[in-house]
Amino acid sequence: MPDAELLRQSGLRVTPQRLAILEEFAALSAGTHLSAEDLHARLVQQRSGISLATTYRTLNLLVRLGHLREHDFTEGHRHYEWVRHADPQHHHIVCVVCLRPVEFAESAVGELAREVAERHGFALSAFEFEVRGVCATCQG
Amino acid sequence: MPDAELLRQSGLRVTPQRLAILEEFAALSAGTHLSAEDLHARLVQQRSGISLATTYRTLNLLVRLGHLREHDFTEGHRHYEWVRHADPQHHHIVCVVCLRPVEFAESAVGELAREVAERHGFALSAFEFEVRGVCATCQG
DNA sequence: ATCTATGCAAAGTGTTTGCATGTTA
DNA sequence: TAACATGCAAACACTTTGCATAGAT
Repeated sequence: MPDAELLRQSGLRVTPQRLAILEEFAALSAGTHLSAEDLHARLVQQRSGISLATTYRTLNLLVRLGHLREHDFTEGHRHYEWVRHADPQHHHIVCVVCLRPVEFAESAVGELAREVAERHGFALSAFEFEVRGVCATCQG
Repeated sequence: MPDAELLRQSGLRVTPQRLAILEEFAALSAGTHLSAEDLHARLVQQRSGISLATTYRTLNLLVRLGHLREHDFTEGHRHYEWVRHADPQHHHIVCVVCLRPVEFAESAVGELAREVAERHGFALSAFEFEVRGVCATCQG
């Protein structure tokens, strides 16, 4: 779906700032995480005029619309990742030393989530599995 | 282990503020989550003179020492939970409407974490499984 | 023409820190 | 008494918001 179409379908107006953000995420390799500041810096670098406030507002919109997944690795700021509905959901193993997140797929996690939600009478809307440890490099 | 002992073993000085915090967590039922503000309010209510700054400092110390687990439910503030090493680790299913966290045990999660860490050459230090959805009450 | 989005700067949150003072070992 | 912990207030980082202006439909 073209970016403009995605916006219209959600009842949002098509603006250069929003298009720039969508393009930026589309250009990223799957599963890349970006903070609001990261994203803003990239956009400015590419001469897309956009304020930090609009960056935040748009990120929040896209999260509510389900196009972005919000992560919190407890580093003091949130990370955003584009949701590719076709892809299987992946999870993260984060190095506690270098803070680099490595992603992995594990379908068992999804099954577990569905089971648990059902058992507690919840209507499942999201789940996340996060592992922390010291990566091979940092163990050196 | 008595609270004072726990502090000494970690090379920390025994102060009334730290003891008050340890007692507070000991009094909580297993798996209760507290924010720094929550904890501070409780202590003040019980006439334990303590500042918010010291509350934060002590929470951070206890996290580093592995006595507290830090959670981030993306509500804008962190939650802390006392680690009872004897208990099996539990996880959370959080209602996206009322934000109430319900905990559950699921040993399969721990096995999965160990597998994943090994597969990626990580030395496992922690893991967390979080499920979000709408609870039975809020579905009403 | 109307309604929405943007930019700016200011306000908000939760959390951390510098420094003088009080406390522990 | 030497090292460490505390309180206070100021500083912080990230995020949100009010309002006037610019832009989309």
